[in-house]
Amino acid sequence: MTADAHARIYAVVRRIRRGRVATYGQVAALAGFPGQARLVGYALAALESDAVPWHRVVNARGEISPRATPADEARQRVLLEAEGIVFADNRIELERWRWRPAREGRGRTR
DNA sequence: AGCCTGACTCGGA
DNA sequence: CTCCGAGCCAGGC
Repeated sequence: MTADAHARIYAVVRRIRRGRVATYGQVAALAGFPGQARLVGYALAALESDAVPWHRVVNARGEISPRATPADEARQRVLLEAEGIVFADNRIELERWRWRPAREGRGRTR
């Protein structure tokens, strides 16, 4: 069940600095699963507590990925704005808010 | 095993 | 810049 994969993903998400965001693909790559952005979505969907800053993960377009329950989307946005992140027309400027890990500098420069 | 679905992404139109 | 289709993975039927 790839519980190990989930653990590695959470470890990466926990490293995202406050007031910054990362994309699913970025997290996947840093966790050691390049190209498996979907796996990250799965891992976060399985979360039940806020021990992991899941709200700092957005899709490659800088938007909050649509979820089954819109209420959660709103909650994520509120949490991000509370950290100072600014939304422009329902999306974030990734070039400006993307988290760049200092350690493994392999931040995708897309 | 086959088929469908989902907090994704990329390349081409 | 937006839309689509295809590729990808784990789970539930």
